[in-house]
Amino acid sequence: MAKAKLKPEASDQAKNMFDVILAVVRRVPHGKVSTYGDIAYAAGFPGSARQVAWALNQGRIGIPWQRIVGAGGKILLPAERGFEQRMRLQQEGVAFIGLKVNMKVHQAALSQIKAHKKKRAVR
DNA sequence: AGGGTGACGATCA
DNA sequence: ATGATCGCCACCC
Repeated sequence: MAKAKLKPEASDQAKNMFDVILAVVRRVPHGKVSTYGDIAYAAGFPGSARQVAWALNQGRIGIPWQRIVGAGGKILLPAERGFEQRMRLQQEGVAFIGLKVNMKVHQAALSQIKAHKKKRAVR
């Protein structure tokens, strides 16, 4: 499939979604992972897990796409890509249990990836 | 305008 | 645990 290149003419709505999603993905720390559903939720689009996958496909350059796995910690990328994802994660120190990531230890907390909530100034 | 697709996810048999 | 179904939503033809 190799297709799709987000056209710049995309609707503002979608453009914003794409942008916010990638911003959240970027917040997932090294050695941690998150799920499509959690990213969607944290980005403000609960239920739109598919759009997260879509966004990752468009912008996988520059973002830690490998840190996003399916619910339960299962890698959903097909064949080779899935293999690469697993390899990259293990390289970051992420442990697997069978075919899934050990979410107990590596799942990033929602509060950590959610957009900044201006919690009182750091001061 | 209509229908199919997809790196999803929850539910049910 | 495995497989089918449905809901979700942006994209593409």
